[in-house]
Amino acid sequence: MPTDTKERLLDSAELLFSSQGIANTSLRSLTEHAKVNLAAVNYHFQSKDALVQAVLFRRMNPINQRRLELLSALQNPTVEQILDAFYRPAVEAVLAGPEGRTVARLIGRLYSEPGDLLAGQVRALMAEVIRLFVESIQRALPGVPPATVLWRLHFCIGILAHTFGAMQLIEGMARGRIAYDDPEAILRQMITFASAGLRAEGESTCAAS
Amino acid sequence: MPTDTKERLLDSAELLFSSQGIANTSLRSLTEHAKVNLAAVNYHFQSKDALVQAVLFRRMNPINQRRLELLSALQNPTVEQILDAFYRPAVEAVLAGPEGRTVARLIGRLYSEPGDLLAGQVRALMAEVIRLFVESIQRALPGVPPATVLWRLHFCIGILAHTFGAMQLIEGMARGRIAYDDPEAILRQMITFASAGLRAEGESTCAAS
DNA sequence: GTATCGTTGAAACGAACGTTTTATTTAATC
DNA sequence: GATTAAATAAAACGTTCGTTTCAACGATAC
Repeated sequence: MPTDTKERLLDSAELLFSSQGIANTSLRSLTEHAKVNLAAVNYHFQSKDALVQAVLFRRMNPINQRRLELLSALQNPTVEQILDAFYRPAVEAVLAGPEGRTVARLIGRLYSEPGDLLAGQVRALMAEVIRLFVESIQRALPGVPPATVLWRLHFCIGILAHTFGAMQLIEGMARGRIAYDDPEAILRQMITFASAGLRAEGESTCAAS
Repeated sequence: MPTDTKERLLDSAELLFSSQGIANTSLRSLTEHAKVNLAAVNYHFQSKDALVQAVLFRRMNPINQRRLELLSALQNPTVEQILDAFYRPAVEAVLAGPEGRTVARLIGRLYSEPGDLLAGQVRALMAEVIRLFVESIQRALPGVPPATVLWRLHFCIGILAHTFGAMQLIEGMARGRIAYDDPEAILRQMITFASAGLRAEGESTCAAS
């Protein structure tokens, strides 16, 4: 239970944005949920948009920083190791606390949010990370054409985003047959699938224009 | 150029919803774009929510119907054939016309939309399709545990959703190195990657609770 | 020609939105 | 204890939203 207003706003915003969407969450319901005065949003942050940005950056920045740390610690890594460096910070951050699932949908939806002012900054925040991971994968798989590497990292990101964004979908399919609270099991499933996809043969012809 | 009001509304709604998001698109800007009176939305459809549902179903129903057709036409199919039956209707519908890319983001975001009234119906619409494809994949890969099959179909859906939802992301990465207007090339990339992931070994232990 | 039904046009409704303003409270400094 | 600055509270701002109302229009059937 956070004690100060700013944190309470961030926590409530995270919860409500991810469960109802950003545009569907009013500052009135948000401040009511946070037990905070309505004007607090525009006092501590300048606007609702700035609050949205703060909510996202609070979670994404540590994840991306950790990704780069893990990646740079590897020497001649396998694709499994590269994927672990990419997936693990997100999976662990999301499933760490009880609020994790809340963060998950938020992150998962980041990649496909409409062309808001927000999207631009999120993409800029991801661009550097993606660039470095593309290079690393290309080095690990010199036989795969560059364009195909791009496609396949794109797919890897989709796996992560969809795993976070549509948890309830797979849970509905599984009906208890899947353990969603074990980060290692989820990581193993994702890395096993994605590494096999990255290594796949048969698309050696570059589909460049 | 559609001539009647109802179609003009559906087309404009499809365009604006996918580019700006549903909540961020007002009926005023929508009817202005469609060159239609404001009251037309509540006359032809009952509400904005019903319009949203109509927009989605107009695209999703033919795709899902075609998926089931293609799947049922296969006998003892390979995973490549199953994935083709799942991916092809969506890819071809999305890239068919000039408005295809517009539809893409809309479909891509369906899977991770917040818990609206909309999401429930979309999920119900997808549930039957998913169930049949799970069965088919399980039959093609008897060695893979059922829980793992669920995870991996989940990943396959994520690949599709993210390919549609975040096209501009990969295009920004690729800078012209990728041909996004060739359905067959996209299908090949997706199927090559996903089929290798589906067949992957190493996750034989079921992560059931 | 007149009545009828489906459709469109223009205006208005009440509600909810993000934001701003003005007071009041709280806490630290001298 | 008075002074100052930061934080909270309460109220109002103007705007925009989805929806409704009611009048006008156009075609078809009598």
